[in-house]
Amino acid sequence: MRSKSFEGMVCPIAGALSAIGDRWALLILRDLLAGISRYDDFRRSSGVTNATLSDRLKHLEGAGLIERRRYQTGPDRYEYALTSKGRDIAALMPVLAELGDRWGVSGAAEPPLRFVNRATGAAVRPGFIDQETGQPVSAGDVKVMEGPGADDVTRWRLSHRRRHAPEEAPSA
Amino acid sequence: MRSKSFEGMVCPIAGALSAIGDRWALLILRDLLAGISRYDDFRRSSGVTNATLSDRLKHLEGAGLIERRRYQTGPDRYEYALTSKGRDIAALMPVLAELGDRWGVSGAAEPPLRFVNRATGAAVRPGFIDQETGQPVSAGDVKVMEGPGADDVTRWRLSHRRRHAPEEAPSA
DNA sequence: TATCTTAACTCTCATTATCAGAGTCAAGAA
DNA sequence: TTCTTGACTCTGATAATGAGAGTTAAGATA
Repeated sequence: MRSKSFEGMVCPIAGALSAIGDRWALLILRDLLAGISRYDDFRRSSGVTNATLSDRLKHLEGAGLIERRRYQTGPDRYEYALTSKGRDIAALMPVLAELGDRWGVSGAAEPPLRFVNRATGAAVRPGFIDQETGQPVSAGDVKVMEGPGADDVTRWRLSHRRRHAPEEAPSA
Repeated sequence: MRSKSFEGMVCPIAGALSAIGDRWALLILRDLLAGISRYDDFRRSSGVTNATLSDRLKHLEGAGLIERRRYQTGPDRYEYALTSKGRDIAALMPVLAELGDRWGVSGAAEPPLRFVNRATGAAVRPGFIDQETGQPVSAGDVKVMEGPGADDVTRWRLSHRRRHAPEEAPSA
């Protein structure tokens, strides 16, 4: 419905993007993680328009990432909360934030956000963890491969690795 | 230009989303990371339409995430490659992929993609690393706080923490 | 009693973006 | 001479977006 298919694609990345919706939805999720829960506060926070906000909230609810609940009757008033499924996107925010800071597009000279260890207050950064050693792995040492659920398109996509790139270092 | 402002927001997340563009752009970046570099291959990979693909490639080039280069003259033919800046989004893919798998929206019963340690072949997962201890931190122990570059809106946003949520466990 | 405010929306209308598909262009192959 | 490849641009119909006005119900204010 919203823009083109994305339906029928065998790809967890496309699937996740589809469930999320679009950039406005991501800002709404950011706001929810920051503690915002009410319609007008979402508006104030991001400047999203009524039509878009209303639509995205419904989409996120339909995707099971948020739920709408009444917090007052007569005038009924509703607020929104992340479901446990929705809380999963917390993993995405530090990564996006780090990209924004690195690329110098955060709108400020220094990082507007800090992610810390709740227990110690130490800075925390997104990274990768080796599931066998439990130790961090540097980003450069992470490789994508087809998984058990890969289909032909996925395999075709991944088969482009060194095909048209004789100038790339042919390591590993 | 594309949709509304996002300009002037002090938020690294909004900034990163703005630089990336939209979901189609993310699929293009995914494809580039998979090794795809040519126009028609992007089309085949995601089914994106000409107008959209053409526009997104220009946007990504304008954002400095990819570069267009001629690989043949007379008929001039071009291909696209990630810049070093563009390669940063590699950090995002495993996170999105994990969300897609977890949410059951990958389009397959099992994960279509696997991220592994290039050296050992061991599975690798996105996570968080404590910058003081160098050790992994569980997602639940990560907290967002305002950083040195926070503005009033950012502080206001983060101030909603426990305001309208007496039912949430008031821990930490 | 009459207005005002809050909160969560819906409606309208003008502007943009997107989809699907056809067309372009140059060179080498059939 | 026609066909194919590859990287696009153009077109016309449909859908999404942005800006802003309107709605609704209750309690506060005057």
